[in-house]
Amino acid sequence: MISDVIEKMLIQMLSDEGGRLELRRNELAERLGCVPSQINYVITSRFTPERGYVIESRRGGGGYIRITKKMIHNDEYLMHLFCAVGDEIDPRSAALYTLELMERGLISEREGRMLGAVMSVIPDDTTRASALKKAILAFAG
Amino acid sequence: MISDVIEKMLIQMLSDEGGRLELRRNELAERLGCVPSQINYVITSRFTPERGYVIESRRGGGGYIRITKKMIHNDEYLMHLFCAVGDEIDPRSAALYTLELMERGLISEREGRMLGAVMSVIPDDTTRASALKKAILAFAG
DNA sequence: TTTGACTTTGACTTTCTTTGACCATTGTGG
DNA sequence: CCACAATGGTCAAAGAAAGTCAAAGTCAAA
Repeated sequence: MISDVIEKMLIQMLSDEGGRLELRRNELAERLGCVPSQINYVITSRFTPERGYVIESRRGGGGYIRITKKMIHNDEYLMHLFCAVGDEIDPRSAALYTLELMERGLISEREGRMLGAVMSVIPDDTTRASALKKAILAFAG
Repeated sequence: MISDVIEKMLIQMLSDEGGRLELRRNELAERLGCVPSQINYVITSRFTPERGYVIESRRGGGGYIRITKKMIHNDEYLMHLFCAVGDEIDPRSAALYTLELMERGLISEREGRMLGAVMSVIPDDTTRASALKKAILAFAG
């Protein structure tokens, strides 16, 4: 799947550049052999604010797309996460948050698996939100 | 019976791959000469959490079904506990089980706190039972 | 023979990806 | 200031999987 290739490439470039990357959409698309809008698709579906990415761009001559991996501190992230969960959360977002917690090293892989597994079983968004927030409190507090 | 054939084939593939298998539903169905949903039937009826299997999947282009066999049998007590949970469990018993897991050193205190917190939020005994069993599987991995 | 558990099938749904036509913004040369 | 070229953005349609569900089939036990 071309989207995965693009994602991996961007992540690689991003780490090479130390967390901030500027690219030309058309040129990259050309190089990868895909339509330019595919780049947008990858960015909107994978380099989301939820995962800590900030996207800026400019059109016209000398245009660019800039991807920045935001490095906010863990306790700050927890605060942010807690608010972001809110009163309801769908399974997909819950899974993404769990992944993010793992990637930040705030929970272990085991804990992530456990949390993810439990979330996936809870049938409604409200209970899932409560559960996730309780879990956050349990390891943060 | 085609379902048995599929089951045996999946088990074989799984052991070949060392406990983790990724497959394309449509391709496999084609190869076996059955409708794709038959694969789902086999998976839901035989590769259940009760038997230590975890199923993940993804739709769309590049989609897959992943089957992972958890080696819960390595641990006598986990196995016992897993069976003891059954289809329903009340909050009190769930808490006791969690405590027991901690005391036996099978999960950390943090993990115990998280699990306990999540359990306490789940409102019905059936969901709680699924959640606890899924969690145990996650720990067994 | 009826019943009920287990299987088989296929129509319909949901999710994720790819593509392309058309739109919006910016810089530049007249 | 204006026209135009060079970018990037949007959106909807088509494509590619997998999921769901209910109807129909099978078969053994009561």
